[in-house]
Amino acid sequence: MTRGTARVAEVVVEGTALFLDKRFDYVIPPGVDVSPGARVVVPMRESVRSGIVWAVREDVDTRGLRALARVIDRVPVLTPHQMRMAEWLCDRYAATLPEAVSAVLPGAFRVRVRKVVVPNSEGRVPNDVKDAPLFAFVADRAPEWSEIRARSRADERTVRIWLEAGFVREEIRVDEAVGEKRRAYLVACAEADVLRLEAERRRRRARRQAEILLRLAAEREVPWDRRAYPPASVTPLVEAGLVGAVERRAKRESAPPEVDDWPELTLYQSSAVRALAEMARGGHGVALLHGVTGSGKTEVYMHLIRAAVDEGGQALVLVPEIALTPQLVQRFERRFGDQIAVLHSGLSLGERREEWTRVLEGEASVVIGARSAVFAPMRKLRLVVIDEEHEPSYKQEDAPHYDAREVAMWRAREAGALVVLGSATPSLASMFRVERGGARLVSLPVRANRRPLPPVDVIDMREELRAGNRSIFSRRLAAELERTVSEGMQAILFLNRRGFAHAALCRACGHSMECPRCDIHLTVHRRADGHVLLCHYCGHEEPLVRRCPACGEDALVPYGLGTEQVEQHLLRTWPEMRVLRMDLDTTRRKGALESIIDRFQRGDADVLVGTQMIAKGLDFPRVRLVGVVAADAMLTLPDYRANERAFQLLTQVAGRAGRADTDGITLIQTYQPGHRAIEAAKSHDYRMFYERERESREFFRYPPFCELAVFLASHSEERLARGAAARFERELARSPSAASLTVLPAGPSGIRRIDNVYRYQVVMKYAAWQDVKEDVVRAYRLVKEKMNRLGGSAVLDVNAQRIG
DNA sequence: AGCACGCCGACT
DNA sequence: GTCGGCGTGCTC
Repeated sequence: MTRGTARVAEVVVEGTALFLDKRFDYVIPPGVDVSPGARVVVPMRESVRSGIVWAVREDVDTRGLRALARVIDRVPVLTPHQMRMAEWLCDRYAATLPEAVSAVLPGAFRVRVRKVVVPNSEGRVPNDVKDAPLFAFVADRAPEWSEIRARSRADERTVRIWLEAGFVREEIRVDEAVGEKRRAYLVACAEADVLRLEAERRRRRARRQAEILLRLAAEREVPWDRRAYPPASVTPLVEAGLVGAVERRAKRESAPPEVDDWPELTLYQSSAVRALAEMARGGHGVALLHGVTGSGKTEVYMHLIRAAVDEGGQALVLVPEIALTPQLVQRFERRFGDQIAVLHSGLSLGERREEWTRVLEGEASVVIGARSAVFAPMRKLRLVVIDEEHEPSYKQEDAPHYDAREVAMWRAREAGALVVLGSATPSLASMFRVERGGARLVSLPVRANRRPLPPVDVIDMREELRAGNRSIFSRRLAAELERTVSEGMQAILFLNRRGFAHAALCRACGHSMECPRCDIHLTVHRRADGHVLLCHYCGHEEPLVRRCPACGEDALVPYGLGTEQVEQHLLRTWPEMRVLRMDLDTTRRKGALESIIDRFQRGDADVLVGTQMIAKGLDFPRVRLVGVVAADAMLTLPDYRANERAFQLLTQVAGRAGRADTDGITLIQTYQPGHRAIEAAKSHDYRMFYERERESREFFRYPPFCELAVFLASHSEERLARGAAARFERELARSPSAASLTVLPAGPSGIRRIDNVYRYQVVMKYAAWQDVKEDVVRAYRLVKEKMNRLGGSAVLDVNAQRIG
């Protein structure tokens, strides 16, 4: 080190406040070793916070800088690549750096730091008797200053005097969210034949020792189970220099799983693999794998992954919601064994940290996970697969509002990796990318079982009514259900609405029961002791009574179908039918989802009733019939993507039928049989749907013909929320970017009030975020800061996937 | 976020 | 005169 210079750490300090969105400089005390990506503790005003060292530099002038309080990691927890990814998130999604870090680094690495007061070790005790209870409080609680102040201002003053006098001192406490799991291992310290020789010598005198030596000769390293190998047997071996005992991070020890065969690919699959592998060899690229439902996209992914891993690379597989696809994960595990790391929200913090560390240290070469797995710390990324790329769950709805598809493409470009977007119903955005030359289209036009896609018949429910059928099942659906079950096959009934009924309506005056805290009607749910009204937004619950609060008539009735009611109608019409229901309410409990899937797969039920979660890549070979009970529920969503979403759901749901060696059939019940999404799903005509939807998006100027951003201000006082949105709108109007921006008038969000908080929004359309971001972000920060002071909040969703 | 500073109204 | 309201600025 040059005389007069000091090492300075630029630290990103943890916290959500806007002022933290910069790097704070701290002097690195002499002799302390710390590198970028490591977690540290820093002083901030009177308190301490955790942070990440972003850079280290030499500086001559360190006046006014405070010193790092503590270094948590000797080895950084973030790779340089991940740090650049965080910086990119800030640029792309108007996130603050601490927000971006909290997305990139899993919660399992978060620490809680605090400054506490403890008695000084010298044991001097203040001799004022009336302060004894306070001193005892400090001694056994090791309180933070805020806790002392909570007792009284006087107590705080007293303790400050004690601090001056040396009776107490301050101490920094660092609590890891979860500790690293460590365990002891025995390792061989000599060649195998030496060990075997030594084992032979001890065979008589020390059988245990011989046993250990032989095992280590074969395996080189074993977890030290102290019951099987007591220290009395191990110590002599260690002293003889034959064996080492080490303690380090626990390796996952699962029995090598049963390994599946690699089935022969179909013609289409192998030509897709060839084309994609060819692309992969060329470095970075984007491919859209459009494969009809049941065409065996997963098999294609697995071949590409094997190729990437064989060449020493790593592969990342993103799935929409991993909890919903246990089948897929199992398939990957059976094919790739313990090369796989699985990342999802169902893991405990400890498990999550362990999987993450396995990736960081290069122990796992295949990562499979949901949205947040896109940040996994891979250093040799060669391939990214985004399965069901059309799914909205790839977009994170809260800050930092990232889209895992975009992050994946950024990463892949940096790493020179191939991105494969896979879907039976590609998003408009992805197909448009192909059209513009930004991605290459690879198709799997037929099913892997070589059978045709199941015929889709549309049933006009208006005619059912005219024919006098008032049941929720059309005559055709009822007949097909009976036939399917009597032939020992299975059926899936799909309805995109959970609960018993959509709403409670008064038949006398038309009043609909509303949530007292939200601007939304209440949903009817069944309980053991009757019906209740439930708010899906704030959780408010009240009993459903007959009397209408508006007109006083006894005329309140459940209105509009929900999955619970479908289940009930099935059981009333066919009491012997075995029915399972799969929706948010039946799968909330841990393990419930897997159990339902297992039972249906085993044939423990004839019919599975469910919401959209049954449409996500599940594979039930014995399903012959798929019935969409009421397609109308999804055709009327107030969103520009409603058509796209409806087409995708219908196609995906229809794709659950006839996946093995049986024919399948899909029936769609609707009051709007001519709807574009229904017609396209009926004819399995993605192309037609794409062309028509593309045309209307272009006409109304919606994505992919522009990008959307949504500013949302929330406050419990309506005029403040409204005012903030209006202010934001005004700021944009007089900004230099005004010409590049189309700003829709500020107004209430789709649901104006949730849990007594009012929400007002401003929707923006623009061609390129780069051109407008400076002014949009400036206006956003200005209003957000004001809003935070007033006790409200403001968020900006860049590249918003929904308005509302 | 939390806290200090500073500049105007209703009180001893 | 002053106690305290909350607008504004600052945190390495």
